[in-house]
Parts: sequence; structure tokens; C-alpha cells
Amino acid sequence: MLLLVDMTENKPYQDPNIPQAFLKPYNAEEHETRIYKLWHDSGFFNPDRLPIRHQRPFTIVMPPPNANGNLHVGHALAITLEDIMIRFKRMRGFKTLWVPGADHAGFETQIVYEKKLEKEGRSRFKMDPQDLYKEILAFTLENKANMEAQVRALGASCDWSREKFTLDPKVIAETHRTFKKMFDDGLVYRGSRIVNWCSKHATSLSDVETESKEKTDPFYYFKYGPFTIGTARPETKFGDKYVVMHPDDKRYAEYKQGQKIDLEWINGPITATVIKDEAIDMEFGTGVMTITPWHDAIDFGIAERHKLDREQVIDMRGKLLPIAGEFAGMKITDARPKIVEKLKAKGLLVKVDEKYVHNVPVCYKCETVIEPQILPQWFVKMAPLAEKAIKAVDAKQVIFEPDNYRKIFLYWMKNTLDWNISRQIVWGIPIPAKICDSCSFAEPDLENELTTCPKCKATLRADTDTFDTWFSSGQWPLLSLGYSEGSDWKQFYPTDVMETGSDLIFKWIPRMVIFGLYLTGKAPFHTVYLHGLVNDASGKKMSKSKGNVINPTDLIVKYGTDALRIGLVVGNTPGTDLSLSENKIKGYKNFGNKLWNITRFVLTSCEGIQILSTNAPDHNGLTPEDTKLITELHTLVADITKDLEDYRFYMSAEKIYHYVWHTFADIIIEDSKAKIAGTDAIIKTSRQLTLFYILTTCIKLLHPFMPFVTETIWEHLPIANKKLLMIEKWPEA
RNA sequence: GGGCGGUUAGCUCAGUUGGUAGAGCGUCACAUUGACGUUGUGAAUGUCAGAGGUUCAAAUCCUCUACCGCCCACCA
Repeated sequence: MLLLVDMTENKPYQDPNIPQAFLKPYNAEEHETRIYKLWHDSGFFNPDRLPIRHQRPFTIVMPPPNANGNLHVGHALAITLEDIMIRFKRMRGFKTLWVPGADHAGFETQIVYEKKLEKEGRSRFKMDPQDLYKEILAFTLENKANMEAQVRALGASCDWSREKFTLDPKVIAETHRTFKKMFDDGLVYRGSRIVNWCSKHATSLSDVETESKEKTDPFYYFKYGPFTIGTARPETKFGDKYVVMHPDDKRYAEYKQGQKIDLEWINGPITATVIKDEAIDMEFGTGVMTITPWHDAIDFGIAERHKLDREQVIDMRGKLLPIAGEFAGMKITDARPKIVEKLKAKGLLVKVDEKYVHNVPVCYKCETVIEPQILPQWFVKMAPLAEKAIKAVDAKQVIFEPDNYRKIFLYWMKNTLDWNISRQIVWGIPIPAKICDSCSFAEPDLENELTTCPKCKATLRADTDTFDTWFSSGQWPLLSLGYSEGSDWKQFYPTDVMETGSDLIFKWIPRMVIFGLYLTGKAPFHTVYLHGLVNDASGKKMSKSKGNVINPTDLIVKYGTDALRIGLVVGNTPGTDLSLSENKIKGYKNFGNKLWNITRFVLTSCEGIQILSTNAPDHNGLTPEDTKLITELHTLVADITKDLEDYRFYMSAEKIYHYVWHTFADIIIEDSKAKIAGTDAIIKTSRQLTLFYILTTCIKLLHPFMPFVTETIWEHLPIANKKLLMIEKWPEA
């Protein structure tokens, strides 16, 4: 191998074999695996093994890809952007650490696995939770290896020796400690509050795990004593015994708070109580409604304010409970028309609007309509935590790229609801708590010591729920650096940049800021760089059902990783969605070959002259024309460096591309042909030195974007004491 | 209902602090045994969504309007 062999010092370059490599077009497939191994084996992915000049840390924590399938092209973009930052900073002399990870992705993975079970005619509800866990673990580990191979194929220069999995025992232990600490600080509590319940998956979901879906349903008006009430959900109305109106509504001024009214209802006579609450919209319907606190968030709020009774009507599988009388045991969708029929028969149906358009929350995975339920769950008290996050962002301790995401972040932090962190699924980090079913006692028990309730002496049971994935992911910058266990954390925290998809601005970013500030007093990163969604060529969102999903691996096979990388970056401004056409990637494959041939030309042209370093040639040996070319190059270097420092990757990539092709190749090289072939030795030598210098500078500038082809070319350059391009010094302007 | 973003060449998009519009792809013409045909040279195409304002000067700053996209939402 001629790879890492240093060229013999002070000997003119005249190896006739080297340009041989350039006689055929650049073939990415031939080099990429080998080059990646070379980088990996060099140890330079690990900051501790970088040469001495690398002192100041620069850290990125990779958003851990879900270990439940293949990478999509959005991952490819993320990995590319992060690798560009890391490679740039490494060449600039930073002690760069990029921590890779793999996400067990709790609910997401469990769903993927449940679909697999479904196909096999099995169900998780018939399985022992332990067995289910083991099966999902095996499935995840298999996919994890696959995912890691894809990250490598993208050229990621991350430190695999520090890779973390979100279910590593240490990660679990840290998460447990945080839970306990928050409980002790009064920031985590167990409460019976209304939660989003998916009856298909039989688990509660956070607000970000639900979506709104527009539905058209009939809207019914019923006679309720002296009132007419409107509802789209008659099946919840069995237990309704409060009738609510706005305190300022003059139409109902005669009815007073707390007044009892006897009336006939679905299953017989009841006594209703009048409640006045400002949550009522006087403009909507009749301005009067009855409430179902167990199955509606607004109603729950009203019941909380007025301390009203609440009663469960629908069970956890979506069926009516005995309170529904003759309808008990029926699915709500089947029961609805029958209930309406009965009310009609009793003369209580006033009218029906057939086409009532409204938004209903659905499970973001299966689109099952969310049934709000009151459940005892663990909650994080958000307000005090969010307040710290707002302060940190206002003080510019965290900046957003692009800046408009700051507004979205702040909006989110100013409108927090307490966060339900309990999930009724096995695939996740277990909640280390003991619960008393006889009284309200519930406490974290990390050491598994509690057996009897200190309050009522009943036997305690272990919580069988797991944490919402974001509870641990929210601590990822700390967990991935081994918070509280080693020296990494002290050296590399706070990290520098968090690069992730713009859709995570509310799911993930706020939680990381909150946990970072809460646990360490410092925000976990100073810059949030958000890339947009990668859409198909016509700007449509990629989805399996549309069949327009572009698989990054296919593109790598066809055009090479470098072409994919630079194609994803050029013209892709942060925060804005990208339309990706295969043609664009193809164009950059051609660019790789162009660069390859430029090198061939320069090496051929420089044959016989003594070139040893990649420093700028001495001005004394240069013609004024060549001095000018070098000055222009240096302007470009300064420009590109500034763009990279300011996260304008799309600009820097385009500038270097344009310079290499349309200035260096089209103008400078064309102009050089006559000079190289000419008889004026001074002009010839000057141009040879200039060409070589421009080439090596461009190779360095391009390295973060197209690491494979540049490293391959670098291998073939006649330079003394050559090391890997990956750790070469970034060009000075 | 609220918020955010967009509207620039046929398409996809740049345009950093205001200084007479750019790239890639595509189109057309021409060239070429050249480092590279995975090429080169040249050409065409824009009332920078519309209206008003600030300014010596606006694609860029301000206001309003229209349309498109996305996100959020506890009007039963």
C-alpha cells in the first residue's frame, strides 16, 4: 500500500506510477470502505488520540438514530452536516468529539415490533412482558448494527469508542437518579390527571404524540331540562350531571351557581347542578353544555376548578361501562346511533347538524381517536423548568440557526402543560417507583427497598410503566457524555452544536435545554442548528404510501457518498425544507470526477519539479500573474472559512464547487496549458507551483464536504511527511 | 382560531450589513481525439406575488393585500 508512506524527503517528485491511478475515472466504490477504515484505524475519530495541536474541545452529540429500521435521507443530511462541522473544526485544530448513539425509541420501536407481531398473528397483550422485552431487544440490537453500518457509509468521523445506546445500564441508572432528584425537588409528582389515551396501543401519550385530524360528524342538540345542549359525543353523556354556562351570559342569568334542577335524561330522571365557568364560549352552540370530566380536557379543567365529581364512562379498551345501563359493554362507535335513537324516542332530540367539521386528536401512529382518560401517572411540573429555559434563551446562552426557531421555542416554553412521563409499554426504561393501591402513596425507590406502604401499611407494588422516551432523550447530551461518572463530561460539556431536524424544535430541543439547566445549571449547547425536511424532487413529503421515499444507500451505491453529501448541502438553507432530485446528486458525482482529473492534470504538469509542502509558494519565485491568482484564492479561503464559522454550509459548498470547476479548471488550468508547454522556465515553474498550491488548498477546503475523494487524492499527492488529510491544517487566508 | 415560513429564470433554489438580479439542472447553437464527453465556449429567458411607504438608492427595511406550505389549538 502506498497509503501512509511518507514520501522520501527532499527528492523531486517523479514517481511515474502515481498518475496511473488517475487514468481511469474516479470510482467511489473502490475507495470509500478502505478510506473509512483508514480513518477509523488512525484513531483520530477519538479526540484523546488527536495530535497535540488539538487542545480546545469542540463537541457535537449525534441525535441518536432510531435503531428500528434503515436510515432515511433526512439522517443522511444530518450526519453530513454534523460531519462537515466536525471535520472543519478538526482541521482548524480543535479537539473534536462527535458522540454517536443509538436510540431504543420506546413507543416508536414497540409499534414497529407490534406490527411485526400482528403479521405473525400474535399480540403483545397475550405475551409475558419480560418475553416481549427480550424479543424487542434482540430486534433492536440487530437493527442497531445495520444502522451503524449506514452511518459509517456516510463517512461519519464520530468516535465509536464512545458510542452510547439509550438502554445502556449506566444510562438507565442516570435516568433513574434524575427521576428521584426531581421527585425530591418537587418537580415530579404522581397525580390523577386527564391524559391522552390510545385504546389500540393501550398507553397514554404526551401531547406531542397526538395529531389533529379533521373529521365531519353529526352534531346533536338535546333537551336537558330547561336547556338545549349541543354535543358531537352523546355516548359520553351518561354521567353528566353538571350543566355549565358563562357567568356573563344574560340568557341564563336566572340560573344560579349550584342550583339543582331535576330533569329526564338518557336512562331516567337525574338531578343536575348549575355551574358558571368562563371557559364556556357564549357564541358556540347554545352557550350551555354538560360536562364529562373523565373524558374531556376542558371538562376536566372545569371540574378541577369547581371541585366536581367525575365518573368514568368509557373503559380503557373503548367500551362503555355499567353506568351506561343497557349500552354497557358496547364499543362507543356502535353505541352512538343507538343512544341517539333512544333520546329521540324519549323526545329529547331537538335537532341534528349532519355536517359538523371539527378537529379530533388521534394517535400519531395509528390514527385511533384519542380517548381522554383520567389516570394516575407521573408528571413533570413544567412551569419552573420552562422559566429557566426562557431566561437562558433570552440571555442568548442558546442561539438558534435560523433565528426564527427561537420564537417557536419560546412560544412552546411559555405554554407548557405538565408533562405526563408514564407509558404503559414495556419497551423503555422502567419507572423505579413503588405504588400503593390502597392510598395515594407513590415514591421513587431506586434501591428496591420499599415493600409496605408507610402511610397505610398495605403492600406496595412496583410501577410497571416505563418512561416516555423523551424523558431520557431529553437528558441525552449529559447521558451520552457519562454525566457524573467520568471526565468526559467535565471536558466536553456543555457541548457546542445540536444539529437536528426542525420538527424536533418542540419535541426534543426544549427538553434538553430544560434538563441541562436543571441538572448542571448550564444549557447543553450554545447553538441549535435545525435542518429542514428532505422532500422529493417535486417538494412532496416522502412517505412509504406515496412510494417516493429516496433511500440514501441506493444513492451511495449509484453516485458515491461524496456526491450525496455535497448534493444534500448545496443550496440547502437551515430550517427550510429541501427538494431532492437524483439529478442533482448525479451532477456532484461528475464533480468528483472533475476534481480527479484536475489532479491528474496538475500532477502531470508538475512532473519533474520539486514540491514538498502545501504551504503557499514564496512570492519571489512567482510571476505577478500567479501572485494575483494566489491572492484571489486566499480571498476565497477567508470567505469560505467565515461561511463555515457562521453555519452557512450551503454557501461555502457552492463557492468551493464553483471556484474549482469554473475558475480553477475552466480559466486557470486552460490558461496554464500554454505556459506549461512554453519555453519560459520562470513562467513555467511559477505556474507549476501555483497550480499545485491551488490544488492542495482546494482539496483541503473540499474535505469536509467530500471526504472520500479528497482523502484519496491526498494519498497520491507528492508531499513530504504526509499524514491523513483529515487532520491536515485548514488553509490560512 | 393562533403562530411561523414562503412567493426571484422552464424546474429546484441562492442572494450575509439596502448599491442597477445569480447558481445548478433544463433548453438552443457551436466546438472538440483535449486533464476530464462525467467536456468546453456562447446564447435565450426575470415589471424579484400585488399595492403603498422610508431612502440618493429596495428582491433586501416598514405597512397592507392575495395565494401556497407547515406547525400549534381544550369551541363542547
